Amino acid sequence: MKWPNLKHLHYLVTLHQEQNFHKAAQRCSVSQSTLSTAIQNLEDHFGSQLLEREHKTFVFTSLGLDVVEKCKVLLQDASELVEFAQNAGHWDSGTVKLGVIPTIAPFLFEGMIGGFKSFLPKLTVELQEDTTDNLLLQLTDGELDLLILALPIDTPGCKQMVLGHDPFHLIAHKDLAGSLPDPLDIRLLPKRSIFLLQQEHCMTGHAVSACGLQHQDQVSNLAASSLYTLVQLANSKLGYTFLPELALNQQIITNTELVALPAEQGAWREIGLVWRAGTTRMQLFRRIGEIVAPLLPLPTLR
Amino acid sequence: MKWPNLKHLHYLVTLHQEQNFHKAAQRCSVSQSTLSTAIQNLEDHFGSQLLEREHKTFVFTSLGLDVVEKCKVLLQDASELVEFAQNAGHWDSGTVKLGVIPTIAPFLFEGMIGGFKSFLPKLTVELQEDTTDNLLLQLTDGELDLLILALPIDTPGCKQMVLGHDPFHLIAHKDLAGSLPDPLDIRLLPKRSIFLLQQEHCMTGHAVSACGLQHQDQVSNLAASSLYTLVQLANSKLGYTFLPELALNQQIITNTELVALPAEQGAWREIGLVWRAGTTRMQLFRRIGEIVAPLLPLPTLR
DNA sequence: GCCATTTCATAGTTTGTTCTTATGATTGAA
DNA sequence: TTCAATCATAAGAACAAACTATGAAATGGC
Repeated sequence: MKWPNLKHLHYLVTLHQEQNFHKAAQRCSVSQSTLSTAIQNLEDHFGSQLLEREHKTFVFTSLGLDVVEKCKVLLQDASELVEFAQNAGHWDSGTVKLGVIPTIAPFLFEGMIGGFKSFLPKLTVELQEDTTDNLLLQLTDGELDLLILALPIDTPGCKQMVLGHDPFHLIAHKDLAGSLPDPLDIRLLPKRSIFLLQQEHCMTGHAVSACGLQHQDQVSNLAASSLYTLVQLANSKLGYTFLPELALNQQIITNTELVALPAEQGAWREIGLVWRAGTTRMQLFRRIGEIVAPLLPLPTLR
Repeated sequence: MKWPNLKHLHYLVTLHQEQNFHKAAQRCSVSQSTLSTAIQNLEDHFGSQLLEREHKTFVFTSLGLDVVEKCKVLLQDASELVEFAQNAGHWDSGTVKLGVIPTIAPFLFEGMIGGFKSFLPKLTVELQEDTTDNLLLQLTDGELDLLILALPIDTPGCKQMVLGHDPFHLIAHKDLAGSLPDPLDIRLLPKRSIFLLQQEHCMTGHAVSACGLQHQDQVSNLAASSLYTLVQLANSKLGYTFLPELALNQQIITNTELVALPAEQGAWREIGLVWRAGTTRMQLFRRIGEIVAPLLPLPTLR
C-alpha cells in the first residue's frame, strides 16, 4: 500500500475551492508549479484523471469531485487525530472554531468569552460571525467545528442540541404603543408597518412563522441588515418591529423611545448548538452548551 | 497545519500489533531504525508521549493506545479513498477481503468463486476462513471488508444483510434411525448421545438454541472441531449429530451409512453478510449478496 | 490583428525528508 | 563472562518535494 501524502490531498481540496491553480497555491503557501505537479502526481498515483484539462483551463471530472469530497472527510479526521494527540487526550483543551449568527452573536459574545475563560480555561475559542447558510457550509467543510444557530433548521449530516428559548417581542415607539389594538393582534396593524431583516437572516423566517405573519400585508418591503437598524427604524416612528428577548436583555433599546410588548404565546425561536455528526469532541461541545445555556433568556411562564 | 505522514502512522499501528520494533519494521519492509525514528518524530510532532520506554523495552501510553485506534480508522478511510480513486469510481472492481466461518466456507467456496468469476469478473476476492469472533475483530480493524456469518449474532458498528436460511437436520446411522422416537423428540434421545462442535464455533450455539437443547443432558461432552469429525462420529454409531442443510447439499454424508432427518420446525440458522457501517462499497456488497444467496438451501415449506 | 495578461505545464536545480548501514548501550539468559 | 535480544543514535545515501524560470495557449482590450 502506497499511502498518499495528506498535504497533497489538501492541495487538491484547495484547488477545488479556488478553481484556480495560482490562488490555490497561494493559499497553501507554495508555488503554482508545486501544486500543479502535486496534482499530476496524485493522478499518476490513482491511475485516473481528476481534472479535465483543455487549453490552460480545467474542470474537475466527476471522479475528481467525488475524490475531493472524500478528501475533505479524510483531512478533517486527520486533523482531529492530530488535535487529539497534541492535546494529549485532554478533551477540554485545544481550539474550537465556533460560528454564531449575527442575530445572536453580539448579545452572547461577552458572556461566552467570560464563561469559557472561567470554566474551560485551557480551551482556545475562535469566534466567527456569519449567516446560517454560510456557517453550515463551513461546518461541513471542517472550517468550523461548532455553531450556535436559531432553530428549527434542517442540518443534514449534523447533530443539534437545543440550549434554550428566545421569545420575540413586538417593539413600538412609546407614542404609538398606546394606539395598538388590545389584545394585541398583529393582523390589525397598518400595511407595510412591520420591519424585518433581509431574507438571508434566518430570524426573519422564524419571526414570520412564530408570529403568524405568512401572507400578511403588514410586513414592510424595506429589509434591514441588522437589529440595530430595526431599532433605529422603530425609534423614528416609521413602524414596528420584532426583537428577540436575548437582544432586549442586552439593553438594545435602552436610550431609545421604544417599548417592548410580549408577542403572542408561542412566538419564539429556539437557540441551539450544531456540530458534525461523527465528531469526536461531543464531551467538549456538551460542556460548551452548559456554559452558553444560562446566558439565554429564562423561560417565562405566561 | 502540518499533516502527519500516513506511512508513519501505519508504522505506529504495526508496532502496536507486533509489540516489537524489529518485527514491526520487517512487516513494513523498513529497517528497525527507520521505524524507531519515525515513532519519535510522531511524538515530537504531537508533542506528547506515545510510548513509555524503559530499559530497551516499552509499553504504549494510554494516549498512545487511543492514537493507535484513531490511526486504524484513519488509515482504513485513506485506503478506501485510494481504492476508490484507483478503480476510477467503478464500484465493481478492486479487491474485497472476504471472511467466512468454517461451518459455511467449504460448502460455499466453489459456488462463490464461480459466481464471482461470471458476474463480477473485474473483482478480486481474497477469501479467509476463521471463527466468527476472529473475523469480526479483523473486520473492524479493516483487515477484512466483508464477512459471511451465521446469524443471529451481535455485530456492533456493523451492518447485516440476511441472505437465506439453513435448516438443521438430525443425522443418524441408518441402523439407529429406525429406533428413533416418532414423532422425533430430541429429549427422548439417550444421555450424551448428541455430538456438537467446540464452543468457539457459533454453529454450536445456533444448533442448541434452534433445536431447544438448552440445559439438556443429551449433548455429549466430546466437542468436535469440524463437521467432518461429526460425520465420522455419527457414522461410527457412537451417537447423533446435527448438520446444516448447506453441508448436506454438498454431499457431506454421501458414501456414509448416515441418514438425515428433518429437525423440528424452526430449527435453522440464518446466513448473512456483515460489513462495517459506513463503508462506501454497499453497492458491491449487495451484488455479492445476490450472487451468494442462490447458493444457499431453498426454503422448503413444511 | 496585435500585444498584454491570465493561466496551467515543464525543466533544471535546490532543499529537505526519509531511509539505510553501522554502531552503541542496556538487559537477561546461558 | 559472553551471547543474543532489544531499542536508540549518527552519518551519509537515496528519494521526494519544493522553488525559479520559462513555455505555450487562450482571452481581452485597443
